[in-house]
Amino acid sequence: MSGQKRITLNDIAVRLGISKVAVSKALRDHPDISAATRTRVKKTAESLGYVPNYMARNLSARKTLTIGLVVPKIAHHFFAQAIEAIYETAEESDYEIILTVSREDESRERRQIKTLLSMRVDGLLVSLAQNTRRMEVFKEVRDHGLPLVFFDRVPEDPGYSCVTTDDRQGAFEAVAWFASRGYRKIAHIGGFPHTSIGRKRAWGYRRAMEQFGHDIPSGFIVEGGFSEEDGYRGLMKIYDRVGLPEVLFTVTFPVALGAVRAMRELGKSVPDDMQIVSFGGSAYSRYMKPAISYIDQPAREIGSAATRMLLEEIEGRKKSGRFIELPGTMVPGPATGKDLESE
Amino acid sequence: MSGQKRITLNDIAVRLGISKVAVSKALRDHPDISAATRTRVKKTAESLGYVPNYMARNLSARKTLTIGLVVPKIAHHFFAQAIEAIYETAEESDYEIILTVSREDESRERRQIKTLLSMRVDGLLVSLAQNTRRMEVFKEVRDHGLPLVFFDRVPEDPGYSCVTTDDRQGAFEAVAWFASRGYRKIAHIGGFPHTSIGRKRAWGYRRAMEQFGHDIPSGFIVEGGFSEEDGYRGLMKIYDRVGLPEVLFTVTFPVALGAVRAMRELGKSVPDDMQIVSFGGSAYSRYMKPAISYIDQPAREIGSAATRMLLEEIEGRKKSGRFIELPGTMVPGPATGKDLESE
DNA sequence: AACGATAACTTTACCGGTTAAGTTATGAGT
DNA sequence: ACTCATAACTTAACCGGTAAAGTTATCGTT
Repeated sequence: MSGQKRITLNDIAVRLGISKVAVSKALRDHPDISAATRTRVKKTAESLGYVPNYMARNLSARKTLTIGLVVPKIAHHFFAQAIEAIYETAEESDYEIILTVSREDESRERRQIKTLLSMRVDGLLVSLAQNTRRMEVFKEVRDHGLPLVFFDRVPEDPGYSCVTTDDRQGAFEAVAWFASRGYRKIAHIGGFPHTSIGRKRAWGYRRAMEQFGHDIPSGFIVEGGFSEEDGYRGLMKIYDRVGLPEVLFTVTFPVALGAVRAMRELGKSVPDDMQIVSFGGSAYSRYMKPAISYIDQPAREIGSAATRMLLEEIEGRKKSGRFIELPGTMVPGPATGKDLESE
Repeated sequence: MSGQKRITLNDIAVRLGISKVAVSKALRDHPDISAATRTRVKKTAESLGYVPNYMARNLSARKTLTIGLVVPKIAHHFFAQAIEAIYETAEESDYEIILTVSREDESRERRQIKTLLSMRVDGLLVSLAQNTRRMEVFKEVRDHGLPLVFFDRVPEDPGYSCVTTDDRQGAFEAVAWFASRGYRKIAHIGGFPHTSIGRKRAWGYRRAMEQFGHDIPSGFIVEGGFSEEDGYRGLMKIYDRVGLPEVLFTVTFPVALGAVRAMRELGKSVPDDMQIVSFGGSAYSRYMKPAISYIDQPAREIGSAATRMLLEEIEGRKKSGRFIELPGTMVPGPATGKDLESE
């Protein structure tokens, strides 16, 4: 069923009555080979439909020109964008990408890293699963001297190369935007406190509140996950405990969607009864109803910056351990309430 | 910079004073090896951090347990979903996926197919770029007996295995939904007529109009691409020629977004002045404003069906050339205009 | 006690390339 | 005429595995 066997260097060599090494060299434009032979070889290679064997080539060569990429999911605006940028940036340097999807599962993530190592990738680009705690695999990778760059979901441990959104700046900006416009009751549905984004975004929230002299009543911060469900439960909890705030700052976009659903169930309106700002939006956020504001994460920039950083480490041009934070931008939804007059 | 060299079978063999073949067999639980040796081998392999070399393994074995996947883009709801399903389905059968992104470019697509062939993938899953005309590469692949399944963006030529949305049914349903509710002036912004989706969706549109006895005035159908820009230009053209229809059926979701933008510029309202139905939506369509209706494409189903079909062909259980069309479902936006009373 | 079967390895060969180390004919230099 | 460099190949060796074909020591038979 699996068809004729593929053409090899040897097939070409036999047909032309020369050695397979000569063929190999001819195809790679090695100076050892005469122009005449080179042409003959290339011509017959073409006509026989020769396709070099990636495995064989990389088994003898030391580099594979391949990068391993591990992400928690892809059907998510941020990741889809970042991945696309990574592919494009890698292509510019003639690197292949091998993408695996951990589906937010720590053990699957670990298996996939192993697989990528077995493929002898020249470097790894990783965005951690939500619940990843054990960093042994990555320590191994690092100790082995294999270039490794994390992006967006980066580890706690220092020493790794990372590229992320500036969570503190973004969260601060989101909250400050409203605080500076007279809103005082601003609540926050945060992520897991054991993740860096969870903590840093909460930090930015607290910092902005503090800076504008607003205190944070207990019950104004709810911690949880990053999903729609967490947003739904989060808002319900806030509502139960302290009623509706004026503004809700959510740790992710799905969390905001969950909050929207909760609002709908409560018979309340967004943005009239409460405004929502989320960290991260979607491609269609500006078409969305109800309109929510969001911090736009520089997904493509993060993807390409991480890739460039990795390539620099692969080529030995830079040492690992660098940490880059790229700024997000506030995208306000249509103004309402206190801002109505300014619209 | 690139770290210590990796551990090989031989390293383990030397350390234990046995042959590398024994080690290889031990790791694969070959009956030749005694339980004692097997344990010793596995233990030292573990402690040395041995990771088998994928290249070497697949060079000697005939199967790579790897599938090549080529898509035009990934930062698009449909593809992100389909890809995710493909990864999940492949994983169930222990297959790896190597994904490449053609970025809607025919020659890049061709190069990527070559790369995947050089990686000796066991099969190919392809969604064609918009402008792909030359099918020679695929003919070669097929002639070589390498399993190949197209999904969503499938070729014109018969004989290939394909999985798509039932474009005719979906388009028909979208238009019929409105036609059956009394709307008569229904226009269509279509895709390129040389693509199957362009033609089939237009066919469904025509068929529904015909079935409900509505004629299609000239100027009601505009052909173009599948992008936002095409939607913008398309609606502008329709408006110039024949004014605003009651309903607009667009060939894709981005085209609908472009039409929305055009409507905004014209100072018209969606859905009050004109309703929009698109073929395909986005994850957030239901939160979107202005609300448009859409045919929901079974992205995940298409992805997993295509993968299963490919696996069946790889394992020789089925012959190639099958064609599966999965039905889409109409997701109406909030009712307006003629339907207001029924809300 | 000689014999075939079996367990548990080892040796050899090969997958399809690449690199390093020969080999040979030709032409230049002196 | 003789040496030497060079062009254009060829042969050998290796990358890290797997598969097939030996090799022994041990053991149950008859």
